[in-house]
Amino acid sequence: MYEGAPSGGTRRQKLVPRTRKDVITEFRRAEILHAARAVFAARGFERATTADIARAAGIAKGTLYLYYRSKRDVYWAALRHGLQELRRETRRAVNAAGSIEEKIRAFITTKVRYFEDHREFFKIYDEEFGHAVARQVVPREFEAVYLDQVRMLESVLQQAARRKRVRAVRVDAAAFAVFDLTRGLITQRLRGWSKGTLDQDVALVFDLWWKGIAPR
Amino acid sequence: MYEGAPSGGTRRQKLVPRTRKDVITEFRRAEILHAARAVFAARGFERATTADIARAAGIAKGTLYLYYRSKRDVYWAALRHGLQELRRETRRAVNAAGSIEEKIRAFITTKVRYFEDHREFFKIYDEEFGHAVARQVVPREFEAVYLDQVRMLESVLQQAARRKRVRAVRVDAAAFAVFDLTRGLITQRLRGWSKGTLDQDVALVFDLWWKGIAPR
Amino acid sequence: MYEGAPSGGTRRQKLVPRTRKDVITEFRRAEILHAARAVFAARGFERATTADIARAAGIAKGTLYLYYRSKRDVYWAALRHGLQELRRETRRAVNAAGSIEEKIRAFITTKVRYFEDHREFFKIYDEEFGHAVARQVVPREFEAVYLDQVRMLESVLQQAARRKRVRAVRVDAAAFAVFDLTRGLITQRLRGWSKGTLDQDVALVFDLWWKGIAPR
Amino acid sequence: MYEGAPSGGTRRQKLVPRTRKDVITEFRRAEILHAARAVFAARGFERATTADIARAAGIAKGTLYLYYRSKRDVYWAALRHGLQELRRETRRAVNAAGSIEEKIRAFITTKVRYFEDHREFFKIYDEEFGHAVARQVVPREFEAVYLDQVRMLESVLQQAARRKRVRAVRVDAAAFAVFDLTRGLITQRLRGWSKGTLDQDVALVFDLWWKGIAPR
DNA sequence: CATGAATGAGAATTCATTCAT
DNA sequence: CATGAATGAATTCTCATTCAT
Repeated sequence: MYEGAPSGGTRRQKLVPRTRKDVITEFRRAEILHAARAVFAARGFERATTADIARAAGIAKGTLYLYYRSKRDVYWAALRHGLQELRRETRRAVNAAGSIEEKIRAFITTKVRYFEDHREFFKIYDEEFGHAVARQVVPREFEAVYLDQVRMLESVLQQAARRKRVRAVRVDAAAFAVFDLTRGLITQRLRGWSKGTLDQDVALVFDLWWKGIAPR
Repeated sequence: MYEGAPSGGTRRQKLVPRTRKDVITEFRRAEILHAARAVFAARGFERATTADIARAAGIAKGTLYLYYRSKRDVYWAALRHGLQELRRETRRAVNAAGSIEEKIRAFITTKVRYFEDHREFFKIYDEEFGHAVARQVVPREFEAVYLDQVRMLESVLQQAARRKRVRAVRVDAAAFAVFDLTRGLITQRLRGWSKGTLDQDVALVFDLWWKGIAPR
Repeated sequence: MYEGAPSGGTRRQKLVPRTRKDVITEFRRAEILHAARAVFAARGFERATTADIARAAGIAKGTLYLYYRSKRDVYWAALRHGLQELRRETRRAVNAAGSIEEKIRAFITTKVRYFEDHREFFKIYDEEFGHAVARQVVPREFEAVYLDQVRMLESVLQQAARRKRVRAVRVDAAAFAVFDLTRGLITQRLRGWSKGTLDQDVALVFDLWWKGIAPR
Repeated sequence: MYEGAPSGGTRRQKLVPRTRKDVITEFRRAEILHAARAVFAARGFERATTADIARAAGIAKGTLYLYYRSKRDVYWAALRHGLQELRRETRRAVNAAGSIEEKIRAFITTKVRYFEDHREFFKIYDEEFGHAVARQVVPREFEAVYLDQVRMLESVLQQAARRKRVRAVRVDAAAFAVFDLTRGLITQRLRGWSKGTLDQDVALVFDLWWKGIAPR
């Protein structure tokens, strides 16, 4: 494990103050991750070479192996890093929003924006999401992260249900729906299939989810 | 072009009856495609080796190249084959259905069922769908097939809109929503995240899309 | 041995009259040889494929092996065939010529003309000649054929020397000189380095050589 | 371009002193070239494998590709290297010689000696020379090198002609004659067809040629 | 710590040869 | 006899990983 969970890291920091070495190490790791993300996104895991990553990171190939045990390891780290960042931003936005509608809109908007800002990362994220289907190699850890997003939505909907703000519908299905519609929206936008603004597109998706398409 | 369009094939059959060789050739191609689909699904394009495919097909490595020009070629053929089959089945089901609601339900049900029956193919399908994002290598042909599904939905919705059976909502957005919700449902079911029956799950998704989650 | 020496063949013919089968067999062999010569010349031994040869000969690949044991065998046969034809023509021309000068001129002219008429064969002939240097694979048989040409010249020169028509020079050296100058001339002409007519070029070469060995 | 022109190399050396890496690189390249020359000579281009060359050079297969882009590249480099060395030595010897006779003798002697010292290289040289006939793949570069030798001889003969030291004969024909007789002599000697000493053989050839072009 | 030259285990593809039809 | 589909050994080239400097 190259990157401890943030909370764990924070606690250790107090007991064992970081040496200069640690700082450099962490810096290098971040640099490599940044480079790796771009390279993996551009070429996919298999076609990306360690030489590519090293060059992009401005280090020698051998150096890579001082910070990560293998190419796969770099990949997992890059994926994990992005997922955590995405989760953090999404959580913050959802928490900051007031009403249920705003929370859902915040969820969608944040995710779409994150991936528009980190186009390359979407490739990695989505490819792995796809692989994850019935693939045993993917650590449970990642499945958890995906599901975590759904849970976040579920808890929002749970509250809404209690307050009768939504129909009596299964919250898990509704949560998955937000998740899937968001994913679809990202794909459409990144592929250039949409000409609307971010807000317009989010509004369309949210509105449909919120009201359905049946006439009143 | 290894697989002629079905209609063309049928017509040609009358003029130039298939020789025995043709039958064998077609049989071999089908065998290889079947094996390839399983191998590509299990390992992904890059990690699948021609040796794997040949072994799975019960032939020698060299034989592969009598029927397909390259590994990539086998892959495209497998992808194309599945897409065409899927499209055919979907079209038939949608056309057979009567009301708008039933057509949409038929679309969702057919797709989910197809992929439950051809689990391995979903991996290939979904992976390529993911790659397609911002990847220029993917032949326009395949993008067209994906969009074709959306168009199919759009034309159904267009009719519905004219008959005031649905709200005044952008049909393209509504069509994409069906598409994305369906994709999500397939993922959930293949991953074992759902315990409901196919009909129950489809009903949930359709219901939400149809009515939205807001209380009346 | 697929092709008996011509003389041996002739004699056997009287004792064992050719069956229809034999005729067909010989015909096929000749066809194959003709095709092989073109293919080997165009692509070289290694890059020529048995498929190429079969296609050029208008037969199936497997049929090739009914007439020749291996690709190498076809090659040797093609080489042998050409060499024998060349030798026959050269001998005839040299014998038909009267004076020593005319005999030498006939030798040069015949060879140059033969290779201009059978451009492709020169490639095979010359390549093998080159390979022969210090290569043990080449059957002695072929070395003999090359040397045979020199012997032919030597015997002409021997006569000339006895009649004092040439300087007291080593006949083997003079013979080799004719041989090498001829080879060089063929190369120049086939490469398009010469713009003269065949007779002009032969005259130039012969003249130089003749003055070189003529008595004072 | 793997080998800079010698003069350019010398000049650059003063401005940018070679690093240790450069030295090692050059050393490796030379090692590989040496090994390649032997292997290509022994087996010909097609039958020589990269594994052969690597083994002969005492390196791993992959290492080959750190120094040359492809098998073909190694081949060209080996050919170019030998050609340049040969040309250099020939030029030097011809320039150092005084009279016309001596210059021609120097040309012949140097070439024959070079190939006796680098037997393996003759195979490569001669094979390529043979291929060049009517083959378009061979870079103009190599044809130029062959013709360059003829030009060298022509300019010597041009001077001789002006001084009436030779008959009024076409200098190009005379030059080609030297070239071809030399090539033939090398072949004879490498094949073991000659028992004379180098000087005796050269004398024989030169004598014949000289009397052939000498003025009356 | 950092480097990058060296390694060698594969991977895709070709093609001479065989053999069932 | 003729065929050509099938075979699988062999070939070139790539690239993750190691390790001496």
